[in-house]
Amino acid sequence: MVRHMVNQHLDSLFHALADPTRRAVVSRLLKGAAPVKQLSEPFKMGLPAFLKHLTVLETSGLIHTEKQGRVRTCRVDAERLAAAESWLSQQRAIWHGRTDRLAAFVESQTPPERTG
Amino acid sequence: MVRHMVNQHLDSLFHALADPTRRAVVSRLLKGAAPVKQLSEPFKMGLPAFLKHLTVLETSGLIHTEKQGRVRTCRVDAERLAAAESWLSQQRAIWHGRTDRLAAFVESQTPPERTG
DNA sequence: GAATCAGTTTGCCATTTGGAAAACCATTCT
DNA sequence: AGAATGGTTTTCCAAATGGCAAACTGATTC
Repeated sequence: MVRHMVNQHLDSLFHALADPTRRAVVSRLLKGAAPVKQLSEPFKMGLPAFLKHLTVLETSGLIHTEKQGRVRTCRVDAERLAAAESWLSQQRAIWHGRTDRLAAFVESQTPPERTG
Repeated sequence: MVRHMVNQHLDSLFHALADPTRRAVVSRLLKGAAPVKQLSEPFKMGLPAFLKHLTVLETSGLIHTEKQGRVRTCRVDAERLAAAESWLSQQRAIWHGRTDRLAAFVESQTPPERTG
């Protein structure tokens, strides 16, 4: 199973990753949650522009944020990362001509996915 | 090795994958080379529009094409796919807090391929 | 050599993106 | 209260995307 279910998410997922700023943010968040301002510091763009990137990331589900007081904390959702990785793995498995071994690995890694 | 070298390619790579039409083309090409017209048939858009997608794919390095006579044959370059997968694996490895196990897997899966 | 076929080029258009600038809101500090 | 801080919204803009239609090139086929 899992074959090609939620291909729709992949659109926004890959789109979100198709930008150096956004990849950097993901990469950084993987090492721990952080507030918006702090995240934006490495980049020379303004907050508004940076916020757009965060919005794209959040829309894709790659990150989710939570605001308390005036600080919004961002954290990554590694399952989404795994979803993208999963698609790639499956594709490459096709190329390798053996869906068995790799697919087995992929599915073992595939998150239970709320679905039910 | 392979750590985080060509992050630049990742831009066009992920961008190319951020479109259902283009992912479908990649997926199809993984099962074998095909000419442009044939590739375009499953989609309801015109050739010109489809050509743009192919251009994006080719620019990203995900596919390369060759024309003989009036037919242009397209084939996928699975190494680029592996490059994207590699980045994701590395990132997820960071998240997992253990670069050892996953990295080992990734590298074991990296095709020896033409290389030398 | 005329018709056909595969692909290409050239406008054209609506929408989306990525960014700047400035004004604004809400919280926290003094 | 007033100032500073962190984030948000709004407006504006240039450039890129994704698609159409139509005209065009080059290779085959009749």
